[in-house]
Amino acid sequence: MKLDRSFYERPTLHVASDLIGKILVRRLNGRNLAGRIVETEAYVGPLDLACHASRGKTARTSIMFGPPGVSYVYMIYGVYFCLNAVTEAEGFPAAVLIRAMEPLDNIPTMRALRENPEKDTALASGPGKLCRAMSIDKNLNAADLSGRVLWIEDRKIETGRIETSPRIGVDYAGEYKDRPWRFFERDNPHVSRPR
DNA sequence: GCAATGATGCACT
DNA sequence: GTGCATCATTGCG
Repeated sequence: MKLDRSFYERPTLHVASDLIGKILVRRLNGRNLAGRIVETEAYVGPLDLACHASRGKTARTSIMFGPPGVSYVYMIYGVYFCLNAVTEAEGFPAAVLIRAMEPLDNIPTMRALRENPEKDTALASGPGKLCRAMSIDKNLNAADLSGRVLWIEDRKIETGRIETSPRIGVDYAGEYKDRPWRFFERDNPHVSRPR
């Protein structure tokens, strides 16, 4: 069943941890591309210097100030997109970055979107790769995560042990750079490699 | 193997 | 004009 707004309207660290093992689904051309989320990162409000919203409300970050259960998609390095789920009560700007996924349904379509990498563990083992495999771009910014195009559901699949680590690529975030706000399933080969 | 690097759009200063 | 919540490729040896 689809997760609804109440799932996201909670402390961001809880949402980030609880998203591990949930199923991300993208409806594309009459097919459902789906995968099991195995890695996330929490970006927690105005004080977290790694959170885009810590610089205030702008055109890009305004979505994080809105209601939870909505997507926040942005372009990075001019090449890739990153998918987030907006969390917490309206007015508190926070989100969870979906960093990696274990492909489940319609894998051949995802392989084609990724231009046929050698190994399935390379299909969605990173935020940019995941968006490419799921055909997620700027058009899906501000999408309702309980909607008909993009959603996250619970299939009651057993989840492995969850580990934490500092977030990746946020060395600029001062005292916040070492917060253990990255969550991933232990021993899962679809987790992104540390850079 | 691994470190270094280029690609490249765009939000924000 | 600057710098990025990345990734694939190069070039070393």
